[in-house]
Amino acid sequence: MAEQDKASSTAKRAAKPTINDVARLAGVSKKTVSRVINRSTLLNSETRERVEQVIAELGYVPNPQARALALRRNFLIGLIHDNPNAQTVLNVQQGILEALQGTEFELVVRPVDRRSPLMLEDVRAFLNRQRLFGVLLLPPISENDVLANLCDELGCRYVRMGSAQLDDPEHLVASNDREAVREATTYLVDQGHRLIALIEGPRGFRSAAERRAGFEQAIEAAGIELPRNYIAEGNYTFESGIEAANRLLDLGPPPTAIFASNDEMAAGVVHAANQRGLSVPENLSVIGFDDTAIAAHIWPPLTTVRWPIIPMARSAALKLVGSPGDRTKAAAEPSFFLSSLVRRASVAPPRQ
Amino acid sequence: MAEQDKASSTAKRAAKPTINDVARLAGVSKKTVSRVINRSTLLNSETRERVEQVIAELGYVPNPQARALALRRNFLIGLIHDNPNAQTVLNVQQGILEALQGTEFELVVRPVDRRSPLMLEDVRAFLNRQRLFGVLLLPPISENDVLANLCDELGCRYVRMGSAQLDDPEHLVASNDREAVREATTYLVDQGHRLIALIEGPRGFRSAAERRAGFEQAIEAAGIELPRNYIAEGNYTFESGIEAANRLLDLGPPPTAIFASNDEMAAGVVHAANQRGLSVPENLSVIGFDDTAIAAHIWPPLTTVRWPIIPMARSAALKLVGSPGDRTKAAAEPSFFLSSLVRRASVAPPRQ
DNA sequence: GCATACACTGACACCGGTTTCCAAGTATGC
DNA sequence: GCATACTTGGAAACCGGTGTCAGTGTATGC
Repeated sequence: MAEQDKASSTAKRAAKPTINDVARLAGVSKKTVSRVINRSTLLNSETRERVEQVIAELGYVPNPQARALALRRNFLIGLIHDNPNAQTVLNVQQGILEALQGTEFELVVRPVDRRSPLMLEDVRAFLNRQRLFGVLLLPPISENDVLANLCDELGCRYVRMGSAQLDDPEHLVASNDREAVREATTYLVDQGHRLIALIEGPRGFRSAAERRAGFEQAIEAAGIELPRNYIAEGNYTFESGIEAANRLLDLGPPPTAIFASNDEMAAGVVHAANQRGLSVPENLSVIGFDDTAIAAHIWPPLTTVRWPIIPMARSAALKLVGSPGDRTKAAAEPSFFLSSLVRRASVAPPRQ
Repeated sequence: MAEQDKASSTAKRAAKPTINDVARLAGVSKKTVSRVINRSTLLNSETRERVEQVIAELGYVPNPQARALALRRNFLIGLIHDNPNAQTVLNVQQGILEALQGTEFELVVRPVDRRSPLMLEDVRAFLNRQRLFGVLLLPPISENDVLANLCDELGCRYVRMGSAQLDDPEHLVASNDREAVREATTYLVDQGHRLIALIEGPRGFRSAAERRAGFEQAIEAAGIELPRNYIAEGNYTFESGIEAANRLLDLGPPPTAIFASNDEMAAGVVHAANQRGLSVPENLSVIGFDDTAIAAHIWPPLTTVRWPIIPMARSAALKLVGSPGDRTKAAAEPSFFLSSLVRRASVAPPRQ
């Protein structure tokens, strides 16, 4: 790094060495340099060393745009999501970036609006414009089969994250939501609760259905009769958690425990309870799902199901780009993750 | 290079029309098509119409990789950040994407670790590899002058978001943190508080210094003597808010109101108060800063300073890429935003 | 009527890589 | 010793756009 003065920035850019510079200084052809970069085996080790030395001296970095053009694919991974939870999205981004660390891939984010009629056209334009290497689909939009088919149709690799048998293993990273919710609900039963309500996610989503199924299995296994109106619907937002909780707590008899299908809604339940002068967990036990930051940050700290979203995202990204140096290893990436109960302070035996 | 992709997907990609196809069908040269795409004025309107029609028929979309190569710059905006707050980061992403809507630009995210000694080298490698159109720097890392200089040195445009006179207007989008904090603190004084403590951000950050200055100005203006130990340091995380609150509440006399320099820490204060059996706002008033989702979602809802981060991010992105069609308008983008107090339920007059 | 200016268009080189194809050099088989 | 196979390296085409510059056709000036 020689002195870098305030020369015009164009000059600095122009000074960037290209493959031609490397070839000239090493006394070989472009193609030979290209072989070195791409680790071709058809190369004399002596030649390789010489080229590598020149590359190091010049600080040469291949131009990704040129490679992208020649290879007919770029090195961008898209993250398409409509998840309302900021912490979840950021965790996913973190997991993906961990997997992409040290590779030439970059992460491009693309939030979408599930309810917009233009959503599919937006994504189509996006995929058509940028010829992404591949995309990652985050729940809940990952459950949209039309979207997945669109990716396929446009020749774009994809991996979906989800909670059920959404797709082939090649295209899916999943977790055992049903079992985890069953475990959490059973925990409430074991604490002595009989009046247990559920706030589920929006109808029509498999993740919501999976969690509901786990809940119902646990209730049934305990021999408890579940009133129809003990199942309320939310949309994974804090506000919907408040509303659902108010509906449930207005019932007679009101539940002594509520399982909410994510932490945001669980936080809403705690909020609604506080507003009514009910204390958690003395008057009402609450369990959430996800174990995002909010779970530990509200009072009382929330008992919740830890959804291993970061490892899942990492795995999904690896599935997309393959392990460095070995494309085939990608398929061997684990695609099933276990969620587990985290016991904090929002559950207690019911008052009697 | 084992087996090739499925023929189908290759065929689909290959079927994509190029500028040559358009030129041939329209009976003009590549260059003319290029002129149509780039809205050159030196064009017969008849020719333009014919070309546009062919483009529409073919569904032609220019290949960004090829353009990036020819123009020597790509259409990627980088977001470099180390902000610990997920909601803030996501809001920023949203604001940027709003500004990029309808353009050919995409957003690439790049979280960094401020404390890592490799941080600067990481960023250098990132900028050298991808030749980004420009980058956006989010606080607190946006206050790092070395980083900004690095961007400049590598010929990469940048805009910093921050709270003070960090840089030239061309490179800065700022907010009036000092005045907003003064207003919030004055509100506490007006409620009758005299024992008011501050939890500030990490020393060495201008944003932290600005907020502290606003706090001290208000205290002084009220003629209150501020004990040295009424200023505690946090690092913007929830946990540091708990710790700082505990230190403050152990003092004699303990404060009756605490201003925390962000919502996360304010939530930590509420958390710590609850743990001690203190009720907010009856026993302790709390004000936060940012107005992220957590502020409305904890109990009681937090009185806080709304930091207009989404418009700020939008403005920063526009400053970087320029308004569509008019590059000069970019400089005219407002670069100063007003924060304002949002009154919720975490403040009450002190008990006496 | 002719020179000049101007508007529009196309041929061609170029961005920085990869790929194809071929030639030269070397090792091996008979 | 010669034919053949295998290694290694280079020339040129190509990916899909943009910049330069020259050429054509029309309007204007005198």
